[in-house]
Amino acid sequence: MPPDITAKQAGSDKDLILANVALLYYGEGLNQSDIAKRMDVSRATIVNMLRDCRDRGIVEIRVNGDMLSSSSLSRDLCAKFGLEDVYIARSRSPGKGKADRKETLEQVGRVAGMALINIVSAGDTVGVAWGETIKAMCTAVPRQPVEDVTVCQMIGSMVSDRVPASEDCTIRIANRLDAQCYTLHAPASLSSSTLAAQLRSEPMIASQLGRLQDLNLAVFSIGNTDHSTHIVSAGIASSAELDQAVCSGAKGIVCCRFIDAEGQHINLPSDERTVAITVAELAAAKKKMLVVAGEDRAEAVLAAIKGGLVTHLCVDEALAAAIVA
Amino acid sequence: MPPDITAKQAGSDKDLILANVALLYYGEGLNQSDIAKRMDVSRATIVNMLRDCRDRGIVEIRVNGDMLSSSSLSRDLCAKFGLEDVYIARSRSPGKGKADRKETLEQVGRVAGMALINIVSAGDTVGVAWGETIKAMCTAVPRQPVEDVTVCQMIGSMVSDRVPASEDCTIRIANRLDAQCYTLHAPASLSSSTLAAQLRSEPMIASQLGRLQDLNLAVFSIGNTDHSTHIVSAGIASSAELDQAVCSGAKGIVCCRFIDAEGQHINLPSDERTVAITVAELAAAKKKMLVVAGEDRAEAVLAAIKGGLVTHLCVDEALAAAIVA
DNA sequence: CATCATTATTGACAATTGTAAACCCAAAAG
DNA sequence: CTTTTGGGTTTACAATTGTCAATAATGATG
Repeated sequence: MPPDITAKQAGSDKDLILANVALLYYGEGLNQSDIAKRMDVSRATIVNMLRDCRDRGIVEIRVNGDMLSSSSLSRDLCAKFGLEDVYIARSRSPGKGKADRKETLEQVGRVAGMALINIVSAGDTVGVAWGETIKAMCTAVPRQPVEDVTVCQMIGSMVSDRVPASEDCTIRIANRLDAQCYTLHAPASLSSSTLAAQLRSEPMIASQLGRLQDLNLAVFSIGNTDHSTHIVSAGIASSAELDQAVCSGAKGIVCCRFIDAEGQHINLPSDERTVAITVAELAAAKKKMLVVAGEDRAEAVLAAIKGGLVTHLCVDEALAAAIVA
Repeated sequence: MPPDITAKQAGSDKDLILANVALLYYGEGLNQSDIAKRMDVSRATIVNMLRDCRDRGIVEIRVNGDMLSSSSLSRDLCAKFGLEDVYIARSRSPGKGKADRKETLEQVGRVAGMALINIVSAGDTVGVAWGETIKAMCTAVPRQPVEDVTVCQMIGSMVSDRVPASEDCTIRIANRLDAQCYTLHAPASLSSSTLAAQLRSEPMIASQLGRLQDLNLAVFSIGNTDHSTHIVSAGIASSAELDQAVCSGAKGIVCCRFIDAEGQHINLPSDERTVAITVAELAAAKKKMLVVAGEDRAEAVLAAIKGGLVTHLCVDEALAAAIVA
């Protein structure tokens, strides 16, 4: 046979076999041995084919996200705070075992990943924050193209040992949705407010920031003011500023900005040195998806809700319970 | 706790757990034992939960139908006959083993089921024939709602030992697509042409037949004139009429009507006694999906293609090979 | 409050599936 | 012509998953 003619299509001919095997296995429910007998190969080959099918997207396994927001607990939260949807992660039988933070975080991330594709719709401009929670989420967003979506980074970049490259979250999410991607080519926090102001008015940065004024969906997390190490070490605020913020009633940190118990922005010197979406802009987004893990953030989440910064919520079960109480 | 409040939502609370388990298993790739440990239940319970997830549609496993129409063989067929897409079923290593007809039929059915949801688009009016091939297909159509679809039965009903209730195919397909469903409340074949004519002009039947004049998609199979038993026993044509048709050059039977080698309708007395879409109406449909299994139908399929009755084709590999040759 | 019916859970076992090292074979390189 | 390399396949074994009958929990009913 002439290899030049079939060469280009050789991969596709294999795909035909793969897809047919997938249909027999997943569609018909035959077992691998029977398929192997039919196809006259060893069962191991079928195993390999099926793995290929999954790897190459010929079969796709997806979880229906709706079920994550239809429990009575989530409805209680919706009703109590006027939220549109509350997605709840439950990775461990409550009470049993130590609720490992990493474990909880990952499960909230997975739930948020599912939730995201439920919430985003065609034509949306989506703002994405970063942080360990958002990071956990973005690895779990299923690959599902959505028409005409734009994804923007809401907070400037930053190197941190706890969180990998900040743009990474934005890029990953954009990839999964087949969306246009705009990263923010600036540090989140600068050493001088003058420099930050100059940077913000640089055409390139300015246009990126401009997009954040009209978001259809903002995806972000919230930190509380207790575990100060992260905030200070990341250079978002100095230790003194943090103290000052707490004295002024700061209950949470959203996109590098402090908010009080009512969810109102607390203006601090550090705001001037920051390149990120403002609280007002965040509040202006049509849909606001807050993703948080850990009971200890209940106060911060409540503050954000009161301030009208949340329409959709993704939390673990313990945090959800803490918020209703 | 008050059971009346939570009663309505009890099912949903279980769903939350199911979805979270599904996420851990299918999303994260944890094994059942680890999940069982986390949730503090036995592994068997996790097995049951995962089965529930699949049964209740919380997880969905789908095969990408595109791969079934991207082989070199299918492209050859497209190019040679100007078809839009050719989906190929390959259930058995070619040459090896007896190509069990039942097996082939089922695989073609599965492939056609996948193909259908690829081909149907929002707003379509879909005509569905019936027969053993279409029957095999309709059980394999994945559940996937499509906006604003109407499904119509193209051939009147009939009792047959080989094929279950004729409406069944139409109804099933409509269900899987969440579509409006119109069955044809008349026998496919009547004893007198007068009665058939009267029936066709009954308002209720007439409106059903009217819908068949403007189909966006027709899904049907084709029989050859060899295996006469089926045609005669089903009362579509008498033995004498069949002989007459074959003498006139009939090469295939489509929706109870005979066509010649060029795909042209052969008018016979039996046509007058039939309640079904006409060949002309079939030809007028925008998309025409022919589903056939078995090498021996190559001639019939070729006839249908020549007559412009086919835009999309679903066949087994052996038949595909026979057609190109 | 006991009883029956129904449903969910479990442990023990059987079946299926995944893995890894060995093997084959063809094409590219020495 | 031999060696090497890389893909794909296989065999034998290990791990995971599915099943089923027994048991517990639930909850409706007399």
